[in-house]
Amino acid sequence: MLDPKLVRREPELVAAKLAKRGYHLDLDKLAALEAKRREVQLNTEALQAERNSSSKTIGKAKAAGEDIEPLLAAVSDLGNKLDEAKADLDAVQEALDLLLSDVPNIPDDEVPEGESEEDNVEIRNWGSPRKFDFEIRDHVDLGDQLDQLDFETAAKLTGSRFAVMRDGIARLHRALIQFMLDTHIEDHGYREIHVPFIVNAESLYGTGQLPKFAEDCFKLEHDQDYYLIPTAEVPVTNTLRDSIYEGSLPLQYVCHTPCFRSEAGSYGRDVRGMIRQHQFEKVELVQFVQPEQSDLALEALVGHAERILQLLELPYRTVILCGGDIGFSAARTYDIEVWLPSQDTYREISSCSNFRDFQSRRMQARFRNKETGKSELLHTLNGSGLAVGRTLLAIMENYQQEDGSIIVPDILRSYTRGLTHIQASG
RNA sequence: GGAGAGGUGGCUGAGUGGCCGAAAGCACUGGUCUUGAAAACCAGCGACUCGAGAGGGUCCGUGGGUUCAAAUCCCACCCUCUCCGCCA
Repeated sequence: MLDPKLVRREPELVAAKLAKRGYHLDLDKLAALEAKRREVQLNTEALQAERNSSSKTIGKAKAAGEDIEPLLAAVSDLGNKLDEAKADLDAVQEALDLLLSDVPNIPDDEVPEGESEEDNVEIRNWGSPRKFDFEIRDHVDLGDQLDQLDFETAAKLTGSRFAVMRDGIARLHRALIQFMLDTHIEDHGYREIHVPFIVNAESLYGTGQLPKFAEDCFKLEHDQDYYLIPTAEVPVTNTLRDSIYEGSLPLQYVCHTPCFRSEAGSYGRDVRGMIRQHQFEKVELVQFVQPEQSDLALEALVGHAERILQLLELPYRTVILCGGDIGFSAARTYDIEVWLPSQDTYREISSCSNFRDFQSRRMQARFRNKETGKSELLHTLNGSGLAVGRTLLAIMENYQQEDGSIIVPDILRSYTRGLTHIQASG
């Protein structure tokens, strides 16, 4: 959520900045609601002040043994007036909240103009795509030939967009998770955290998935509003919801979880293979930092994610998302895209964002400023470090051999206990 | 699942209708003292919000209700702890 004070004081400026992401802020509606809110709120609070003071008077009179009947008569209709005023205020407040909770974050000035992912700007690339002297297979064919990646069985068990893995591929998948966690913990200073894979509606509101993007999440049938997490970002970021954090900053967490996404609205996109699944695993990086630190923190975080690809020797490029492609809660996002030989292009494998105080304000996540002694909103950041399923298929495709086997990247061999070569199941 | 106890400020914890936004302690901040620190003593110190300010309002797990007035009484729900049962 944006700072309501900022929206109130500089609506034109806010609207202009939001226009970069193609969002139209309805200034007339906002101004009308704001004027109404002010009027109704002043009225309500005046009535409340009146009630408070007359109640106090009655209390004193009663204590002094005086007759309070005339006093009671004088306030007889105050209650009704107050109820009406409160109802008005609630209605205006609700409309205002609804409008405001629908407004996305303000993009940084450095975010490039643009409407779609085509307008994202490459800021660096690393490694060069391997030259193949045989016909390249994609991970689906490779997995099929190895008999270790099985979409048909998954479709029987559940439906489309699920996968079953066996033997070497399953092991490689598991090795990747351990490798990523260890690297971020030992080399990059993150704390490991393990969290529930089911969250409530408040948590989804805090990170910005609700109320606007409910259809992207799997909702459980349960007496409470429970959802499967679409990313570890939700539970991990919400660990500081409704609190004033008194520890030292930055606070950096690395978390491995499965992620569940309904992928509503992406019918027909990436239907082949495990690029876009309803369930996938991810190692997520989450940081809580002081406001003035968040720019540097994002650069560092992207570097942590990139380092995984460097250690795996997978070519990638990093792009900054343009205004039209940036997510709802983010002020700035870098995507890391890994080279996929079968598609002859780079595909997203990580998305790293600075949310500034947008999520913190929704969550009321604060820290104590040691200099002023006051509580202030934190800045939150997160990024994939990395999406495990996509990393797995990138390895399969980039490390494939002419006979269809897969070489295990050096760095993973301690995690596969020396397994160097994934070959067809016997 | 059964039976009890409880949810109050950053933390511990008192408060069972009005003088309570809330005692006390810890923590924190400033001061005195000290070469410096500690200790001791003195003072300050909840969050959010409206307002240029004076000042106003809201908040004692959540949501309803009773009342002129609710942390306090009533109802529902959520959560935590203890004991019993069951269970990976």
